[in-house]
Amino acid sequence: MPCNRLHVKRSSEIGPVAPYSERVTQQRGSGGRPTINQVAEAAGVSKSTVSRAFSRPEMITAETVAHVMEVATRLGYVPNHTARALSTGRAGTVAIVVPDIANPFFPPLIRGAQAAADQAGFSLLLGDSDEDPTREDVLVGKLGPQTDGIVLASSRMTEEQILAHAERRPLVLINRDVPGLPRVLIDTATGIEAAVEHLAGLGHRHLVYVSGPASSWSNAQRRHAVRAAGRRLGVKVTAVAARRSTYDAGVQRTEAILASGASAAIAFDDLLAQGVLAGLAERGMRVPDEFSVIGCDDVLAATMYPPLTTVSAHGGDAGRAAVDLLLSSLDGARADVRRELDTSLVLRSTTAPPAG
Amino acid sequence: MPCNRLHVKRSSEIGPVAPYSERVTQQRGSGGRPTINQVAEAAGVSKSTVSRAFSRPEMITAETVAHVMEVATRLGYVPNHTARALSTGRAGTVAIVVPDIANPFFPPLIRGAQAAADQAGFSLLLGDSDEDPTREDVLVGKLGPQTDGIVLASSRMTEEQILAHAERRPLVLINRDVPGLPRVLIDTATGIEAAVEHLAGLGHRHLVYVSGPASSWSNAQRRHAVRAAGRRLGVKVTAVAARRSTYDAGVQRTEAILASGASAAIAFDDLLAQGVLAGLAERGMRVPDEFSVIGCDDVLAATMYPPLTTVSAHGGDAGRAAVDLLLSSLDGARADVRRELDTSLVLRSTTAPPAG
DNA sequence: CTGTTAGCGCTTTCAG
DNA sequence: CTGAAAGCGCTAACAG
Repeated sequence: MPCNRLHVKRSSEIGPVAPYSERVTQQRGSGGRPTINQVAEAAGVSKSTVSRAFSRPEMITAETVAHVMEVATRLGYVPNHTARALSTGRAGTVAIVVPDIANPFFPPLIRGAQAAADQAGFSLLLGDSDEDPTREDVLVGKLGPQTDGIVLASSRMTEEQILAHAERRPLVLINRDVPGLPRVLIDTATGIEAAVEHLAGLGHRHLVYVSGPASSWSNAQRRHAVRAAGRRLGVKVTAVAARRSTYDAGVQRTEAILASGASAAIAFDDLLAQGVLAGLAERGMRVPDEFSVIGCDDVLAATMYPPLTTVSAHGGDAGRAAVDLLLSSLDGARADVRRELDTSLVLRSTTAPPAG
Repeated sequence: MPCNRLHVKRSSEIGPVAPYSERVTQQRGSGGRPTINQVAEAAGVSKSTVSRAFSRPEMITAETVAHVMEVATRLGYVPNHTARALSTGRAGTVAIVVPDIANPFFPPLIRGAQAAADQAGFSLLLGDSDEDPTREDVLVGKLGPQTDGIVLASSRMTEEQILAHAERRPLVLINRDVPGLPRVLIDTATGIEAAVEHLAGLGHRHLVYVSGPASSWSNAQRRHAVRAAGRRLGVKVTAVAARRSTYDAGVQRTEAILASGASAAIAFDDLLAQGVLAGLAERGMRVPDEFSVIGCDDVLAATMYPPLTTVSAHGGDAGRAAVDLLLSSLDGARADVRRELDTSLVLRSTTAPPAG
């Protein structure tokens, strides 16, 4: 049934073209792409109908939708994101800002965030604060207004600064525990406990925790977890401080680690663990036969030799969870959600029973 | 001289407020932020003046600018990015899409791109194609319309697909050599040559090139460079193919590498090199005393033990260069720029004269 | 130098 | 179910 119930306007079919082409409507920034108006005219319907065909097809006849779509694709029409954003007040983007993209902890996280955003039809803006609280503040201030929400991963800002931004935009934190704000925390405690238990089970009675940046929330959490588990299992734990989380810092602290008399070490993160491994090797200590090492985050672990036993953080899950949380709270009020993600110990080749 | 030459409108100062507050203009999506109108009214100037104070201050009196700014900050006004974008036709963002953020080659590159964009007042949209040409195509199609331009890093799309997108938006390629399109190529050839020279200088007469993905442009370039340099320097080169660029692939191909009889290896990239190192260690071969290994890209190198001698790609520079190129070509025509970035050999600890 | 007046392209009441 | 009209917040001629 060839039912063409669409009334077609033929107004511009005959008249002279010259007079109109004279004032070739400036075309300011339209990028040459066809607009909703052109589709409407070509399809013989109104703007509204075309708009609805794209945004709420259920509101109009299936036939109409089909026809509009047909014309639209023929013309190569694609809804203008910006115009839609201005009209609806929704940017269709979320931003994620991290202290340092090059830090291997973040890429998987960003990847998860991007996947979650993409899946929900959102785009992902990326910001790198370069570990600088001030830059981060500025960056968030700049990104905020052009997004529907922001996720701050391992923010270096003060709680005040964070709260100020949360006032303006939906905001979710990753690895930063600010009460009142939605946050996803990677609970390394569970994995750390498993690590200590693993070591204790192997027979170790004394281990050292190689701590990371003093100002790091994660570091505090991990140190505490090691201590608690050690106490519970009757394993002595000594702390050796490595200010920065770098390979070199790990190498340098090896001396102190060995001096403690412990037979195993749990490092703040994989980078540090790798440094410790190198430091140990330099001194001719064989791992894991003479000394055991466990890392944290599982970012380097799989590509090292020997493969590092470590606590896996599932960064991708965190990124995904954060974006999902953000998206779900877009129209709702600021929820005080505190989502903890478990971690697990991944056994590889750097642990064994203590020597002797 | 207290010259207040600003004529202030006092119209709304006395009249009753109730009747107006009744129709609290829907506020659709304004996010509650003050608009240019409110600033204009509060400052006793017109919209245009406020607009100019922000976009082209040089067009108006310094005094006026100061006054507008004062009022604006007092009201907490921030120009609406979206509205500006719609009006000017410039999104103020550029996108970068990579095959896999988690691949350590890309983070530095993204970092450079983000820095360059940020510096120019642009924001960076990030896309991850997950190594899938189809996803990449869709992603670019989605990101394109909401950006002023796109940089495609190590694109997996066909030349046709790339060209199609380049038709719609300014586009610059990284590590993909499509004539007619602006592109920045990391010329690993220079670094590779230096590597072969280094090895030859050390006394090696036979080396193997551990090749990466067959479809990779970079792989072809590197293999060719090794061959050419070898020929020039009288060094025999054997190729051993590792299909994928992974640690495991490197481990697995060690057998073949050793079987070739060579005394050194240059791997397609660091990941592969690391695998080779591990494979060598498994077989009790000491590096660099018994066998030399050189990687490529310098992404893992600094955090490995032993520290890997490698060809540094300067990914950050590439990202930055690509964005700069993109930004500079925003209003100009599509330029056929082909920018090659040199690489250099970074000497660390995995090379030495051949044994015996 | 500043104000007026039109839009940018789309969504959304409000009528029919 | 569809159309007409009124904006979203800002910029850009065009006058003054």
